[in-house]
Amino acid sequence: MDVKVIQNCCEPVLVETINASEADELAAAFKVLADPTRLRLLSLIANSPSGEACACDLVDPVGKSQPTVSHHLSILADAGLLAREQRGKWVFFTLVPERVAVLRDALAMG
Amino acid sequence: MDVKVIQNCCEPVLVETINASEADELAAAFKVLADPTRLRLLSLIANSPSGEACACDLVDPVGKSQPTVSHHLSILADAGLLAREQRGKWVFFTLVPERVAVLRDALAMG
DNA sequence: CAGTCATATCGACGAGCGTCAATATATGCG
DNA sequence: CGCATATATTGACGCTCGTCGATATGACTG
Repeated sequence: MDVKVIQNCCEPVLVETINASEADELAAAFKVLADPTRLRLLSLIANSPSGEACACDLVDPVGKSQPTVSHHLSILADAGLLAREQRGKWVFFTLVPERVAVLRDALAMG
Repeated sequence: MDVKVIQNCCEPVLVETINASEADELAAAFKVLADPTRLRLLSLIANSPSGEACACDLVDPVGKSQPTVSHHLSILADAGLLAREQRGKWVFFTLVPERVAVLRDALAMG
């Protein structure tokens, strides 16, 4: 919570809540959400009645090539937002709500 | 809320919650948060005791050049996350909590 | 084992973005 | 007016990223 006193144009104020490395981490997390294709993938999976979705079912709705969808799913899984489970020939993805909650809580400044 | 039926490898599922344009909008909003410098600026302003901060006081803590800070503040203001108010020679920025809440609510999938 | 289907990886291209130095604009002061 | 200060704009550079086609890996089937 390191807090510093800095001289400004009017009067000294207390500042600094998140440091540089915390900001880097958070920014990287939000960067994962900063792509429409990834948001649609998250939405598709989150709203699937079974709570999971196979990668093969996500290519068409998203309207991107299979390699692109695979790429985005990897990014989402690496970020911890999706859990990956291989079942035979198929790969199923599930939302990780706790991880989503971390980002939601980071926006608790208002 | 347009819902479509799509044939998958196992059985038909109901999918599609956010459409392409909604995803574009949301992604653009998250893209604004996907930068460490902008996050630190938001944090500095949000945690300022007066609730506002003058641009001149944000350059040093952030450790970037004045044009860079000005650039990021413009992006945050254009995104509606910051309110801009000119007072004499200085420009003061305030957090717009309602706008932050919009993004927080978008993460209500968990 | 050969073939098929699902997924992942590779390589390349183009667009977008963060950053800075230099400069412009604008506001206040003497 | 002329100078100092605060902020915005411009132009350029380098890097990252989303996308695709081609191809590789891997898993089941007959």
